[in-house]
Amino acid sequence: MMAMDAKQPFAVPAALQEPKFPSLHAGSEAMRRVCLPAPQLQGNIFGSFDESLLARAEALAAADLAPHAKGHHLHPHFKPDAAFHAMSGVPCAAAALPHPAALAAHPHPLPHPALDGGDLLEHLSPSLAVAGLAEPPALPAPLPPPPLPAAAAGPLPVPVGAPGAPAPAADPRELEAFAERFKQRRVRLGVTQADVGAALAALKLPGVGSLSQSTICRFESLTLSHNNMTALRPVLQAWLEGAEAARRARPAGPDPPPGAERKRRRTSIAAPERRSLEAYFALQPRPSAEKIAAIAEKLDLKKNVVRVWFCNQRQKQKRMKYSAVH
DNA sequence: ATGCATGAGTC
DNA sequence: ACTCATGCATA
Repeated sequence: MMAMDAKQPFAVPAALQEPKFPSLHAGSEAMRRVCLPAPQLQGNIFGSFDESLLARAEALAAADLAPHAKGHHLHPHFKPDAAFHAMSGVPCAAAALPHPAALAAHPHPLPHPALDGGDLLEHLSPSLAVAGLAEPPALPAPLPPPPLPAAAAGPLPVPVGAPGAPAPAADPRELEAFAERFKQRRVRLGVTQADVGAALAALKLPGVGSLSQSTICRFESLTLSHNNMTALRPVLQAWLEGAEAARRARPAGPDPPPGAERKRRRTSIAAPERRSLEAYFALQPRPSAEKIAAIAEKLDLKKNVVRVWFCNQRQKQKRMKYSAVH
């Protein structure tokens, strides 16, 4: 009956990743920030159309497809945040997205998310899905700065790229390949994702405790941020090698007795509300507190729920899974 | 496998 | 109040 918070102590928060991948982290953040236009500008524009847009978004979302071909031109530019990740066609996709495969299966490199009224309509209209999809700025290099082999002192388990060695850690393809191999070998060992997560604590690696099934799953499916993937790779690799070695020693494996207690209840946002949120998100991924409050009220949701929803949406758009970038 | 949530670290 | 890494709860 020990609280699950017991794992908090050695979770791998920013403390681990910051010293490990300073440039990566700081780099992307800095870039994002530098590129950020005036927040007032967005707010202003958004604000001036606030009611009509919100209403329209909601209406469109509710109707799912409204034949209103209104040319509501929003801001010509969009937030650079979304520009950084090459995927943004999620609003409608997410709704009808049964599995992550569809996400990665996007055959075309998604264009710049210069959303406007038309874009929204496109999303909501099944027929015109390619109408206004024009690539405005065409970022040449959406990828952040180089890896930077920090010669820091410490038990750095991250194998830095040697001149002759295989791809370093920061290579997306390497990560992808490793994740796949990892899963296969894990399954071969007859170990569940949850088992792996729990077993990590036994490795006693500095700053590494146990992880949840969720995280292991996300690692295997590459649905973590690049930084996160990079940080976890050496850890999981260490476990894998150790587990395979141990298996050779003692093939017999006693089954762990299950047993747990459940508590927290997951609040679930109904489909209609979710649709509206997606519509809002397409218009403004980063609504101000006021907007959030307004949306929350319109949808009859708690403000915090709406806020968290937007946070999670943004996070989802930032995760890996850039399929057609190589 | 994924949705909603928490918490540390930042800004 | 946001980002990020993570996790509980659940489809």
